[in-house]
Amino acid sequence: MGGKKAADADPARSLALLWGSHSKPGRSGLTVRSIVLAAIELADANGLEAVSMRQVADRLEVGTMSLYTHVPGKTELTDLMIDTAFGELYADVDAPSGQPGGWRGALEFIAARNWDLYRRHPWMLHIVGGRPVLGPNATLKYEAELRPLDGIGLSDVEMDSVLALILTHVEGTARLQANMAQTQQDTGMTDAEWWVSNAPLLDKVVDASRFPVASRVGQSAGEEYQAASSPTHALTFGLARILDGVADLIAGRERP
Amino acid sequence: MGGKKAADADPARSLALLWGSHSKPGRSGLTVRSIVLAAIELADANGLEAVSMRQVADRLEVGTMSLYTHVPGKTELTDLMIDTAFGELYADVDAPSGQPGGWRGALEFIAARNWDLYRRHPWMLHIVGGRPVLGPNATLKYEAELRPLDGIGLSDVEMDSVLALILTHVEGTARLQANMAQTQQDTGMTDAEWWVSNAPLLDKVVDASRFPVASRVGQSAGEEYQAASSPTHALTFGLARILDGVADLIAGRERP
DNA sequence: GACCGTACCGTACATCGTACGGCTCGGTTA
DNA sequence: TAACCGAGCCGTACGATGTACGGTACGGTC
Repeated sequence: MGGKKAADADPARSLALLWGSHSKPGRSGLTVRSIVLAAIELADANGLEAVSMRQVADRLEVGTMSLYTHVPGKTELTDLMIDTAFGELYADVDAPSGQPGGWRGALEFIAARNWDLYRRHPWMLHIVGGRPVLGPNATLKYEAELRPLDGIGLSDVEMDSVLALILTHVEGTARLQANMAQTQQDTGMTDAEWWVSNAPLLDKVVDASRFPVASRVGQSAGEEYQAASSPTHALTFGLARILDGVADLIAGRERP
Repeated sequence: MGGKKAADADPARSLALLWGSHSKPGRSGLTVRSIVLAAIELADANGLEAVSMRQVADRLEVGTMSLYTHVPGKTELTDLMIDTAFGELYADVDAPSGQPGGWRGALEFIAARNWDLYRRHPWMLHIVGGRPVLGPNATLKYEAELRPLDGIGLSDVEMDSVLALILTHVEGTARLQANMAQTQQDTGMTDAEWWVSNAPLLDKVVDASRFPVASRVGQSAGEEYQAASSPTHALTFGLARILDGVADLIAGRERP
């Protein structure tokens, strides 16, 4: 980097870019949209760190600096990538509300959709987003995910809190999943392989007398998952607990 | 980077480094420990991206490449940073179990301790850790945090799952907190300032007819937090729901 | 046919992790 | 004492990165 991490000093510029109408391509066919799509393809295929201005430009067969005509900088590009990816989620705004099982079914659907999104685009988890993106698709997502929580006895702030809780949980377990997959690919070693190769080493170094519970539970979990942890199990187990807790909250609101 | 992100092809090397006894300093006083401490100081003060081999070496008044005599590479260094930071948590292994309020009080204590840790060392949230660190302090932490869950009717795997759920939640909300603080510092703009400067822009672009619930709830939450979200509120609200859900699980185990 | 704004892009700079090869010591042996 | 050797230390170099800056070349309007 040249200097600081300036972030965008001008939020209006970002907003205009996010909500702005599609501009006409210039003489080399370059568009904001084409740049964003190329960046997403790169990130999907090779991970976020493969998305450099040079790589994106190469893919578009264009000079590196030409990108800066359409996009102020890389942070704005990643913002655009995120909002564009969110666009895949809800073609029908009322899809979550239409799920069977009331609010609980809807939240399970929302969790699953977000989980799938992170599976398709793991790079979304590695972007350090200062503030929320506030693009059109992010707003649509917010609307779609709030609707099934409307009118079931929660206050506005509680609706937002419940949704945030679910999304934080999904994001956390998805991050675990993505990191494990990434590492598996980098090292060329399966988690199971890693586990069996590290278990004896660990046993030698962790004595069961000093760490009785940890060694017992770690052993059980390790055998259960054939790894240090299981993201999918963490997702469903955690979601079940959270939804039970939310049910308690709603029941409390119903009978005050 | 020169080539790939090789990660550590040899896990045994990392383990030896983590559990290895302290080595004697050479003729310039350089030690694994001194390197790790310098790196942590840098990260605490200036963020994770300020931790470069050159910066660490400069702080120790030593040539850059001298670090590689003691530490195989940067990934191993960050592993060591993490395990060292974990060492701050539980001087007394039985501290969590000693909390009032049974398992629930203990879990609240654990959540708070981890939250504080991330406040002190926000860089821990930005390290992309492929696999868990498995150092001595990480193991101690695992033991200390599992003990209050032992013997209350949960299976081994359930104990691990409950703990992971709590920790994922804390990490998620702490990441939110850290990102917001970071951005606030980078842009020199308070979240409140950002909110009041973006609210009118957003109103102009998000029409309440297309996004009725989102605009209403977003407005309420924004006014409540004077920001897009409130990490501390998310922490306590989410923790309460989760603990309620865990209570349900335990109750179900008690009366089958 | 002249002009001009905009799209495009080549070069340069500071920064990164680390491979490689050389230097300089402290301690052991002949 | 002299020779030697391994380990600690480090200077240089390479290929990356984001982007500031200044230049080129083109499409559309008079």
